[in-house]
Amino acid sequence: MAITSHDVARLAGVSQPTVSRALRDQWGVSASTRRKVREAARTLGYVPIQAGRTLSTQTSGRIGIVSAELSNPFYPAIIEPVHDELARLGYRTILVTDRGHEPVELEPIIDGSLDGVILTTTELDSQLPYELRRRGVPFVLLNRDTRQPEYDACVVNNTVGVWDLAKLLLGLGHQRIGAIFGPDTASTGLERRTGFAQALGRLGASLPNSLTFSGPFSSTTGSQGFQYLWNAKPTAIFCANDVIALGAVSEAAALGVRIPEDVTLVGFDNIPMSSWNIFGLTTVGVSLEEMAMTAVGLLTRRMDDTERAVQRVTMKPVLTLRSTHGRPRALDAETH
Amino acid sequence: MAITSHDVARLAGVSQPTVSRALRDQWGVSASTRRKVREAARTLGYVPIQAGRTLSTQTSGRIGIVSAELSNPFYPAIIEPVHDELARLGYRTILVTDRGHEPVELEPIIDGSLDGVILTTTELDSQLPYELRRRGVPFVLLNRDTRQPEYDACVVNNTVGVWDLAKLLLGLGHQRIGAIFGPDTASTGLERRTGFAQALGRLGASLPNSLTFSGPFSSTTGSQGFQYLWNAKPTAIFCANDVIALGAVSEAAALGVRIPEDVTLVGFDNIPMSSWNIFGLTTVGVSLEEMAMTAVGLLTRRMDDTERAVQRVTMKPVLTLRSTHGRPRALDAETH
DNA sequence: GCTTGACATGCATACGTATGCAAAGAATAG
DNA sequence: CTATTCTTTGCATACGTATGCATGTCAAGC
Repeated sequence: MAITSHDVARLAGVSQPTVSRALRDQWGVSASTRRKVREAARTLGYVPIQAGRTLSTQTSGRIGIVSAELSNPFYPAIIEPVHDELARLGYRTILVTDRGHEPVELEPIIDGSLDGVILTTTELDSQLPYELRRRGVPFVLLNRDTRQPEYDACVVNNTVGVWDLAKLLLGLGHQRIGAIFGPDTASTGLERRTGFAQALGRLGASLPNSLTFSGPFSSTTGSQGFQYLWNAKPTAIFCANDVIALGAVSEAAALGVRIPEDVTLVGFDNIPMSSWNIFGLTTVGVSLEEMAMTAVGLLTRRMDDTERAVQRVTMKPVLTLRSTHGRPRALDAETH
Repeated sequence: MAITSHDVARLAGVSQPTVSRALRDQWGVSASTRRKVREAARTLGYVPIQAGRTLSTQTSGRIGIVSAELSNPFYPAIIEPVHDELARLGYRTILVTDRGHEPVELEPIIDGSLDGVILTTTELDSQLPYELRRRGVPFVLLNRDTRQPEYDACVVNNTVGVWDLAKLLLGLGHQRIGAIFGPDTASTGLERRTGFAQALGRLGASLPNSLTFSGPFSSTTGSQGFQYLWNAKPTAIFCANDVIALGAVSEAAALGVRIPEDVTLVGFDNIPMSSWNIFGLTTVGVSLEEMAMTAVGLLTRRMDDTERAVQRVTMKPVLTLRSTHGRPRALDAETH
């Protein structure tokens, strides 16, 4: 059905291998032959069949990115720059969805149709990295880490990030601080929880259990968490990521709670949506573009040399002050 | 490097074809042989190389979905149910990005690596459908249509949708109605623009040019459009899709304009984010799940029979009343 | 016991591209 | 004019899986 290199060869009056060489710009083909082949290929609208290429070269030019559901805005936000950077390098991006409640389907990753994989949903104890290494599939961890630092990875320094936020909140005069945490099964969840609690402690404050709530990294968690915590009347709430924070902001709006007048809310990640002016979320994070580029760089280097030493990059997040933070109401009244 | 069916054959003491047949559950393989092969495959961790399969069967089990940037929330919203439905049928989804300002890259679509394609970004005069038909690649139009109804498609009845919205706005007593339209190069943009203007006309109202704004289907358009229109003080604004409407709501919040007290805003599509309670957007639309299932159904039928008659489905949108609509302020005051 | 048939398995090959190697042809040097 | 080198091209084959066809085996029927 489809046009093959044999068809082009016949039309150009050359052999099939010559077609392959001519179109792939290899030396060893005369200018006139190349012109003939080019012309024939153009006439027929020839496009090389990818499967043939993959089988022959053992390389597909496809990179997989394992992400969670797209309805979680964090994932589109990280997939997009990864996709762009891969495209710049001539790779195509294949989406592999991780539903969370069941392990990622392994087959489409290790069936030879991917040259490499970027993992963005890794849980601390996930077997996937181990499995991929065992099978010789190059991969890199993006944003989330495993328990042991034994794989290529590009992650955020969560400890520094939550420290900055803790300092910000305390500096504004907040005493009664609540927190909506993510799952302890992910490095981001665990590190941000323990890091934030420790930071408060070191800075002379505390985080009572009654002022914490936990759930998956979803806007629903933010919404439920805000409902739950609001009864305990904190003056500020730390959210373990922006998606949770956006859910909390949204719930606050529904309850008629004003931000930042009635409560301060901060997030983590600095996803693009947080800058929408209806949210204006004060948050901390790294450039997702830079993170994507770094991760892609690590991956391509791993693909070039599977034996090279593990390389890990930890990016330092920076604080972005927008409009969801303010002084606690009591203090505010004092100064007037 | 990777394990092949030959390795499995050697270990199981059978021939390679027998491995293929045994693992593919074909008749003509004895129970004992099948058991041996299964065992050997499990031991070696054998996964069939996709390229070999594709080359041999001329089918990849991959479906492409052409969408715009994921930063536009409409696309994650439609990709997700399409992906789920395809997964249910055993297909994997490949994302193909349409950047809008340049034509979609054709090669990865027609290089034999896709069994079919779902187009969600088709412009009225796009050459892509023509090209795909010419090359025999099965496809279906989703949401957006071409100028002539010559391809399989699942679209929304935009005329009915905007009529319902026009009726709603006029019913609430709005007289001074503005609109933020999408691009005329897309069926959704054109139909919603002309449809809305006509509906107002038939219902005895009008839409002055000074109260309209146009731009791409992005939240930025909503934001800019709201800024622009707000000077002319409309009491209600129709937005050509939800993404625009969310941008407008967001901008209104930034300007301190209250919704629906100061202005009514309505959208079109009913994407999941519109139901976030910070937005609570009143809008009209079809179930994206249903739309996705319908489109996938059309596509698979086309793949089964490339000769079958063109089939087109038009879905009737329904109104979802949330909290961004209300009576105009003047009237509201009267009744008090 | 021989024939017939059903079933299980292997052989050969196709799918389309890329590449090592050999052969043929052209160009250069002596 | 011949010998040598370099360039261009084709032949053969590999990549891994799936399947038509032929062969082999075994059991049942007469």
